[in-house]
This record gives sequence, C-alpha cells and structure tokens, in this order.
Amino acid sequence: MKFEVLYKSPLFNGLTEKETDDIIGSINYRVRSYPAGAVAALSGEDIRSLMIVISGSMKGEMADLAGHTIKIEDVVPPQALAAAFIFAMGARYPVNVIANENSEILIIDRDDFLSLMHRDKRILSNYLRAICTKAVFLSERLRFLSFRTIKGKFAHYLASLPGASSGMVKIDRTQQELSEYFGVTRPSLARAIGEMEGEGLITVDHREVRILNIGGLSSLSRQ
Amino acid sequence: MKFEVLYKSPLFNGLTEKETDDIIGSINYRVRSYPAGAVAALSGEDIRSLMIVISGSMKGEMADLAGHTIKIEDVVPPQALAAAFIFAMGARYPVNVIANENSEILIIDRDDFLSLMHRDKRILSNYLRAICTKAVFLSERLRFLSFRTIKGKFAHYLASLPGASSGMVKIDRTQQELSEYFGVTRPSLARAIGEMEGEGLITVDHREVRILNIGGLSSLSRQ
DNA sequence: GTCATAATGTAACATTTGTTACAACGCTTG
DNA sequence: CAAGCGTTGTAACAAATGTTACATTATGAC
Repeated sequence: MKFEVLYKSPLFNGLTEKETDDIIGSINYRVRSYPAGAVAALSGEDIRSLMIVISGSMKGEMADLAGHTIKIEDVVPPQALAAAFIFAMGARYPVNVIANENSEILIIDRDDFLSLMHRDKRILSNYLRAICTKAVFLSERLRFLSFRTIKGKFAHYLASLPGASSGMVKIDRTQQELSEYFGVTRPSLARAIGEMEGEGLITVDHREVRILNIGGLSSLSRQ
Repeated sequence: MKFEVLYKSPLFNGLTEKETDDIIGSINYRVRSYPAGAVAALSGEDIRSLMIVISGSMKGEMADLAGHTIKIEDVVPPQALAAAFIFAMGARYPVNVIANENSEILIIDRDDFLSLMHRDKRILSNYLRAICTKAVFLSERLRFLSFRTIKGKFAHYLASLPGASSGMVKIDRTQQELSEYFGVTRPSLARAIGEMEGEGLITVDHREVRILNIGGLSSLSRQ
C-alpha cells in the first residue's frame, strides 16, 4: 500500500518515494478512518503511537470542567498528532483529538516507531529535527510571554532582529501578527510603540525602526 | 577514561557502569576545561555538539543590546547544555554559556551523538524522553501564560489537578511558587483567589479547594 | 509551649493593559 | 483617479495587575 501524502512529510525527507513505500511496507502499521466529528483521542489519554493524518483533517480542542471546548489547532496531512509528546514521561494527549471531516490516520506504535528510527538514520534525524525545532519555537515564545510589559516584549523583539546592533531594524510582521505573538491586543501594542517613540527610544517609519537609546531600551527588557 | 558522573545521567539510564564506560570509550569525544568566568558558547552561535557538564557548573545568561546580562539558568553535572536544541533547524545557542567556577565539559559532536543513538536504542530512548518531556513542560507553561487573567490561569490550574471532577482538589505548591509559574506577583494571585472565593466560585481551606460553581469557573478560563 | 520563620491575607495607590470606536494612511484593483 | 480594504494611529474609559507595606496565620525547631 502506498501513501503518497507521506512523500511530502518532513519525517521522510531525504528518502525516495520507493524507499518511503518500502519503509512503510516493512513495519507494523494500521490505518483507521474517522467520520466527521469522531473522537480519535481524549485529553489525558496515554499516547501509545505515532498518528499521522493522511487524509481529511483533525483538530485538537480543550474542554474545561463544564464541558465547553476551545479549538487549539488544526492538523492536516501529512502532519502527526502530538508528535513532540510521544516519548515524554507519562505521555498523554494534551487535547481531545477530533476529526473535522472524514479522515484517515496512519498509526505506528511507539516502539515500532522507535525501532524504525533505530534502523534508519534519516528518519531519526528528521524526527529529531522536528521536535528540537518545536522546542526552540516554544522556548522563544515563552521568553516573550515572560516579559511583564508590552514595551519589554517589543524591546526584546527589536534586539532579536538582525541588524539590531547597527541601530536599524526592519519589522517583518504586521502589528496584528506581532500582537498575537506577544499575547496582547493590537491597540495596546500600537500605544506602547507610540509611547516608546515619544520617550525618544526609537523612531518608526513604516516598518523601519531606528534605535536611538540603547540603554533606555535595554532597561525595559528586564523581566 | 571514566566519567563517574555520567552514571547518574538520565541519558545513560538503563546502562551499567561498564556499558557507559565502553560507550564513551568507543566514540569521539573531547573534554574541555573552562576557568571560572570563561565563555563556552555565545548566544547565536551554531550548536555543533552535545556538551555535558561533568564538573563545576555553568550558567546561561542573556545579554541585551546594552550588554547587560540576566542569568537564565544554571547547569550542573550531569546535565547537558541546550540539549533540546541541538538538532533544531539552524540550531543556535539561545544564551551565552559561562563557567560559574572551574568546570569541565564533555563534548560529543552532533553527528557522533546521532550515530551513538542510532547504535544504542537505550540512549536514543533516553534522549527522546528528555526532549519530549521538555516539550510537554514548555507547552504546559505556555498554555498558562496564554490566559489573559490570573483568575483564568487559576481556574485552568484547578481543572488540571487530579480530583477536579470530584469538585475537591489539593493545591500542591505555595502561592509563591504558583505565582512564579503563572508569571504574576504573589499578592495579585492572593487577591484573585480571594475574589473568586467572594464570588462564590470556590472555597479555600488551607490548600484544599472546593469547587462550587463549575460554570462560573469555566467561563473564566477562556483566552 | 515558645520562638522564629515561612506562608498567606489585605489594603491603597500607581501603572499597565483591555475594550471599543473611529480616523487616517497606504496599497491594490478596476 | 476612485473605491475598497487592510493596516496603523489615537482616544476615553474600564478592568486587571503591579507595588509596597503591613497584619495575620501556619509550620517546624527547640
């Protein structure tokens, strides 16, 4: 059986289509279909296997005590569910996993997946890259959220951009995107930027920011 | 050469002392000494190897534009530096790494470490457990920080504790610890808890919390 | 029990941010 | 050029949190 969608999966990056087919053919796996709305996993449930979405789409949603749910993220082919959590101590699904539409999932038991990585260094390397990259992403996000004030976040953001040492940086997102990244509202971010300009710390021209007062900026970016 | 401190490392968990010695003896490694204050790695520098602290202690610190530094964490034997970041895309040190005292680091190049994991399934499994557990930890922290209000964080925290469905939970940390976990100040957390009690959502007796109004609580824990 | 220390409760005030609404600007399309 | 739309700037007010300081209540050591 062939799963063409896996050819584009980062997990099989560097493998030819034939190699991918052979690998899949050589391991234990199963495919499960979920009709729209079906529950593939419940929050808190043990993670026993790698689940790769091969058709349709799934969503992760959290339920609170009263049973109300919030959608956390969508997972589309060829992404995997909770890939960075599988091997954690006492690994459990952090969310309920539910099919958005009729969907198919390729399931590989954790130990089989471990054996596969042990056998094929490319897959090992691909998987490590994925979860380490995720850890870096989470870690960076966390750092921004741990600054108390919006000015602190923005000052730290400026410092993290290339060209910061030259005193001239170009912001690579809209205020809307940046405010979501910081976890604040857009008007609050605009106000903070305006105040920093008024305080003589920076000047802003469109997306170009000139850093005027390094000392003042750096005093903001303390937790 | 033997590194006794590695016997206690989670990375070599499940291996006998002899096996650990043999493994180390069979790979390329080097040991570098850093006098107190020496810089082992600079923030932004490429991560090329796994660095395990075997004696002394190192610290990670961040520098801002003005050159002021903040200590982020200490790394003591037998922990590794930036272990969850090594295999990330464009892996770079997120902090400056500096010796707190005279210290020794065991250095294994990334590719050699990859080969080692490919060869020994136990080490592979140990490493995967470590970074996945870290990803879970980061992810959970991020979830708390993404709630706008302290009441929301606390409501979500209560819901995450065992026994929440029974309406009776026991808090397992001090308010000080909890407030640090939430990224807020301790008096603000105490006030939020007091207000929630006043609103009839919960009653608090020492560390025992009784949940009175599930619906009210759950309406708080929305982002 | 007493003492010292840690943990928690509380208050007043300052600061920061959210909320909502609207205006101004810039870019693209027709 | 005009129209439309996304982006940004701004304002007034409400809400939440930080800051600082002190009182009160556990907790454990002696």
